[in-house]
Amino acid sequence: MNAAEHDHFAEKLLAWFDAAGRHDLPWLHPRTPYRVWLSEIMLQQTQVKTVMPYFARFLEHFPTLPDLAAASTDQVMAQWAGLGYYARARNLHAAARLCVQQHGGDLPRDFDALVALPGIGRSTAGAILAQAWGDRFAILDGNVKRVLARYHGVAGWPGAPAVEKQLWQLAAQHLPQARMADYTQAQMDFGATLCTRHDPACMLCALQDDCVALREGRVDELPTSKPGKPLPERIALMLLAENAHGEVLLLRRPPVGIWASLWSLPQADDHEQARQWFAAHLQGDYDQAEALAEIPHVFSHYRLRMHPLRWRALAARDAVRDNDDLRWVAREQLPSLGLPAPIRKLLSTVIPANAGTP
DNA sequence: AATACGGGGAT
DNA sequence: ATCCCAGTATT
Repeated sequence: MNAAEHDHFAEKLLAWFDAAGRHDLPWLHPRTPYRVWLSEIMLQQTQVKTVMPYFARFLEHFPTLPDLAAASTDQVMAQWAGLGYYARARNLHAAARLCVQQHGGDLPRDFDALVALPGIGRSTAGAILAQAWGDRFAILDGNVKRVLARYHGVAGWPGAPAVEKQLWQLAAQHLPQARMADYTQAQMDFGATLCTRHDPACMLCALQDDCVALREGRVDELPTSKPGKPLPERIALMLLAENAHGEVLLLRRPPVGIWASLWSLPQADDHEQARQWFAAHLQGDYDQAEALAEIPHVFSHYRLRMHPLRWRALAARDAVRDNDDLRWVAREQLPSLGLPAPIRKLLSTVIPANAGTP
């Protein structure tokens, strides 16, 4: 494809969008840089339906970029809790503060300056510039990868660098001269609602005449799926200590690794490690622990088998007081903390809503 | 180039 | 049970 005037990809896609696209998505009204940015971050590896309530709630708490910058980490994490990929929230918060320090409280209208902000890569930077300002930048998210792999008949897993490079090139080649904001939204909407992974609506497709995969009967095998591998398994002992008031001892996880900086239960790899932690922080008999039923949880990269150990009416050692990283928390306070979903599940299983208080 | 990072939905 | 999703950062 060397002559832009013979490439009807963008114009057909825009025509489809005008007629059948979703025009009621919340980040479209109004389509401001801050709202576009927030939506793009929340939508990374996360479906529209999941994002919707978080997007609305987040904006109620932090209506503007400077509001977000001024908030505390705990306030931000509380609004993100449950969405997953928590580095996104920490990066979003850090980036907001950088924007206040370096860009007058606004997102910069500059590709390199955007990519320099934490949490914004090539695709998100392009998405922000195109949707907020109409600037001419390509995006390459999962939807665009799928659409282009089919349209051009590109084989190979799109996560492979060579394939991804080719897809970026194709994405750049289709860029229209106008309506970049709508075009960018249209590509993602098209992939999410029509050119779906399973059962795409090829009969209704605006691009069916030029789609290589459809012509060659390869729609169901493109894009090539990721080579699979068995999930490794890990076991964790979850220490559930309750004091005489029925409060639960929570600790703040380290700033790096899984569930970084979120509140969770003390955790150990084995009983020796658990006993050691218990002795250092609590008074009582470790062996009085009640072993509760295993709670399995599957992450994208490993399977976690949580084994809760419960003690009641415990006291902390005198040297251990409430501090920034270790707290007794009443059950009513749990929802306001940024607890990871599996921990919430564990707690709700172990501590029914009607137990503990008269 | 490979891995870490969550949670929810679809098949 | 397995795969996938409006990706980015780290190693």
